[in-house]
Amino acid sequence: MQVILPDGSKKDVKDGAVVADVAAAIGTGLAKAAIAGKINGELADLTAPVANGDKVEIITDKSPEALGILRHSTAHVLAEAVESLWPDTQIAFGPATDDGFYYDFKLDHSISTDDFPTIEKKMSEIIAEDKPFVREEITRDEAKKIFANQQFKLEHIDEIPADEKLVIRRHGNFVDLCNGVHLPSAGRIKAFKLTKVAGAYWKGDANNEQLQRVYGTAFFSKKDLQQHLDLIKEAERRDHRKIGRELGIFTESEMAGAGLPMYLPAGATIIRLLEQWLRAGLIKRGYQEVITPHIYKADVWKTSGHYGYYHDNMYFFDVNEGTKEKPRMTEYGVKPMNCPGHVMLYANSIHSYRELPIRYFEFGTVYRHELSGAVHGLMRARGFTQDDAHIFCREDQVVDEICSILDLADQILTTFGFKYTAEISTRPEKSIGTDEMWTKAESFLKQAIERQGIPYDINPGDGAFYGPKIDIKIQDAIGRWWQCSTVQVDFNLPERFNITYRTADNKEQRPWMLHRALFGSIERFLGILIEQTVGNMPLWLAPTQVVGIPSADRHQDTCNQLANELRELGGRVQVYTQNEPMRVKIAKAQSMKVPYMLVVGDKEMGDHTVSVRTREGGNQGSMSVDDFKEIIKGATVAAHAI
RNA sequence: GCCCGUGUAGCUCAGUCGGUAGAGCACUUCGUUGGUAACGAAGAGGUCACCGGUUCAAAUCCGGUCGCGGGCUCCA
Repeated sequence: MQVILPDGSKKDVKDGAVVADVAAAIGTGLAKAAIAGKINGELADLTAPVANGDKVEIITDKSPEALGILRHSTAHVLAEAVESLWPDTQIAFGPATDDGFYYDFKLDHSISTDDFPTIEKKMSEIIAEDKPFVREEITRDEAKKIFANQQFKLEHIDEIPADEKLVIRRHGNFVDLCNGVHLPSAGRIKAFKLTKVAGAYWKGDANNEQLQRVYGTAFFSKKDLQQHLDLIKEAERRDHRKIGRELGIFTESEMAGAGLPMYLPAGATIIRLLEQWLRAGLIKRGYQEVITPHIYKADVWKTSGHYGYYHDNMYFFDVNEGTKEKPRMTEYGVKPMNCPGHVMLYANSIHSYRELPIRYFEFGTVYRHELSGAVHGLMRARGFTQDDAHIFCREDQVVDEICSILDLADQILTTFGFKYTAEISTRPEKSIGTDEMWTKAESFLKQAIERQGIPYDINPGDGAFYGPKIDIKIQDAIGRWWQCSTVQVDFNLPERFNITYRTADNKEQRPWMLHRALFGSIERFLGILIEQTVGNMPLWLAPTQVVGIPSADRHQDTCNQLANELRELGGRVQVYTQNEPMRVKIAKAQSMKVPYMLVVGDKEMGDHTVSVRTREGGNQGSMSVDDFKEIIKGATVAAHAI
């Protein structure tokens, strides 16, 4: 019989051949390198049979799918080791992840990193035996016998549809219910390492029991593993919490409370610059700035629905509005979002269809009582500022509005060099509104994102309870994705606050309400920006743009005067007057990631020049003061250019 | 909130078998007046997160609380 290779050519193989035979027929080198295959596009073991006319591709350790197969196989070895060390172990699931694998267990012994050497040793022994991973199809009854002591596997068996085959995977004495593709044998695992242990809920549901999850990673060579470990080290160097401390951007105080970062001058400067930059761009695009209170009476939150739905995530407090003798307590809540305020502003007057769209924006600081385990530096804080906007418009305007939001988001993210992913989140189970509204809104989001040519995924059931949304995510230094820009349709608040506009035939009509943020949270955006730039802010955003370095004390006056002239042009300048050698001052300015260092000495005083040193390029030689002023003027212009 | 880890000077970290606290950077003072990435000397700085227990004796061992880190869940 014949199979078809990826290049379209045909290859003769004997009847009853398996994937490994196809590899051997192509060449002995490939037969050795092969770890799995693809039959008609589906991943398959080397032992999987092929049929006449099948398209067959051979997977080697260079193939993009290879690491996943390796890591999933290593997860099996991990489970085998844990089960042999602690025989009471109940095994759950053990998939490959983006950069490794994990396996979830339930056992009496509490696994800690101290156990890793023991487990790793056992795994090495198993790998050294180089036993094959054997695939078997079995019946339901057989499966229930084999996994009689494995509660999670039994539960899983009952969830597999009756018409689906049950597949087990044997490796020595270890057996797992698993239909994945594996290495031919464990000896192919050349480098692995257990990395961390964590708690994880069975099936990802916090109501279920918590299992012990062991994470690890694996590679085809020790060199690749080392490279991976070096990358993690590099990422730690970029951690925004570390750089934030070193550059005086923000600090956190145990006394103040978790998740409440405080901004030092450098951080406040960057945040205000980002706001000012975006504000200019929004006004240019027809947005109007508004300001709403940080706290409201609880009635607002009862009307909006937050009082019922999100009570535990909000900060509420009582105030005595009577006297000591005759107290009259009123409950207030700190805003976790700006929407109700903007809706109330809209409701302040009667609107005509001619006015729409109305675009209100606010740099609104909100407070959310996030779970203690969720807070993370600037990325997930309990107090943060959204670059929030709400757009009230007619149905025929919705798609255009979403398009211009996506366009602006793209401009912002590419200005800073971020790569992003987009996803549309659709109707969740617990939600309000009619099917018709949801279908229409979801289709508007799709039309807009497709018109903008932005690739996207669908995230089914992950929308907000009040409407579908587009989320745009960017990555931090260690590869975690964070939501930044978002466009959401809101069916809830227009109803609850009963807002309307007057149509051409003078009827009351409910406007569409879009909620949108571009940075998302300014602080989170700053955090990711720090990790991406390693603290080297572009000139227009650098908290200190220029450090003046008097060569000796007698040059201080000239240096201060120069600094003042640059400040007149909007420059942010410091003069280092401390009693230290010049090279020390340069080292300090350099470590503070200041873009320009200007040395002023006898020569410069004489001919009205500065000796310029850049953060990236070192000593640039001398430049006239007027020429340098142009650089600062340029940065001041850039700070408004979006 | 849950699981594992962790907490020593402002920062980065030593501290052995339980024997009474250390370094570098930063800070202060004095000296030095410099030419492109780290001067010299002196000084100051700690309730070893907090509370309790074991012990003649606790930074060290045990229990609890809080904070922090990484996951999980959550992220309107």
